[in-house]
Amino acid sequence: MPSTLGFALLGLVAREPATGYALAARLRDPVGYFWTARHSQIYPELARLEADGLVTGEVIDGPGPRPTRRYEITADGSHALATWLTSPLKPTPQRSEFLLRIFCFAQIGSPAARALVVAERDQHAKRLAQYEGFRAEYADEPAVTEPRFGSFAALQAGLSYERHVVAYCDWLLERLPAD
Amino acid sequence: MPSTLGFALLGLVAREPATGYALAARLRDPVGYFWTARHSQIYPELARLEADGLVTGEVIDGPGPRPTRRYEITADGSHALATWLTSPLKPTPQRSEFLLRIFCFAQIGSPAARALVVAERDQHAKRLAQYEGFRAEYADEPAVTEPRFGSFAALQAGLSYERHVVAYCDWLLERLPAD
DNA sequence: AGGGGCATGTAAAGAGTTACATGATTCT
DNA sequence: AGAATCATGTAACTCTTTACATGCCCCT
Repeated sequence: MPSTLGFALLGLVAREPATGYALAARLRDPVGYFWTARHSQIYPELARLEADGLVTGEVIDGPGPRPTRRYEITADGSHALATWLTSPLKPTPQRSEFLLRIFCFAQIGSPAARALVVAERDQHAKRLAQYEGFRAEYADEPAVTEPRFGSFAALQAGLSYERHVVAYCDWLLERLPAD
Repeated sequence: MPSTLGFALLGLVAREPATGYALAARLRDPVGYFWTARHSQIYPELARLEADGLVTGEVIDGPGPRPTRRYEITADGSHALATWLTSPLKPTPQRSEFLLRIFCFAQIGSPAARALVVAERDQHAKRLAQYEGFRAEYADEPAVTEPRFGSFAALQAGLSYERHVVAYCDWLLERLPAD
């Protein structure tokens, strides 16, 4: 059985055929999506998926200097994806180095803590603005029946998450004495 | 330099000396805290911290059947922790298998998707209730100057996060047709 | 008598990051 | 001329999970 990354790739390839490079670009940072991976992890995983018959690779000419491989999902791949999607889900462990540091607040000292929180807030505010830009591209909310609904729902999760982080940073900043 | 887990342990031991077992219990699930690890990762890491002179271990009698080691932070450890706390923070990659599945919504089918979302909501509602219980233990909000502020602030993050997830699941459920 | 908590470790496998390696095309 | 993008791979290392291993004490 493929790893979670394998299913992430399968899910992307199920929407439309893609090259390893395109998938790597998609998973480079978590923009509008909730899994990240580097190309060094992706290429071997695609090879494994192909060896398992879940995708087929076909060499095509690309815009780049060398031929590239476009992967398509197979019937077996669709089936494996569907099975995984309805299998029991165990919670993904949530780790946050930021909150680890907040937890150690007593050891930091207020000015440094403020800097930490401001930096975190900036980063998430930037991400939020980016998501809001994506949201603006939807003229109206896609219905559940449309294929775009999945992307839209994931985007909504991103918006909600970033808003929560920014609001939490503001909550902290209200309590931290200004310099 | 210790790993992030090393600093997490250092941060806990800085508050009060603890045994490996107690630290493992604390990091077993992310309740009120934002890093998890198993005992198989913790014991070797504690040994490394001791070898680096960041903690000292002392054999004591415990409630258990065999003697246990209580670790205390050293001056070097405090210094290493303080340095880490103010070092530049890079974003922890956020991964969520749940959102990965939501993203693949078109491949699931509504009844299965509903089940998935309901299960996720239940889990997070349960966690939220637990956090609200912890929150109720604080008679009033600790001031920034109090040592408890770090724990309280981390708990606040947990409350905010779980509320966001539950609200997001409700947002989804409003859109998913009932069976 | 059996199950759960106390208590600490090692081993092996899997997942993820960083670095090494190559080289053409396109834009500024 | 130099930088960015296209394009794919391997190698080494670190981090995390799962499984193996042991054994006493307390509660029901």
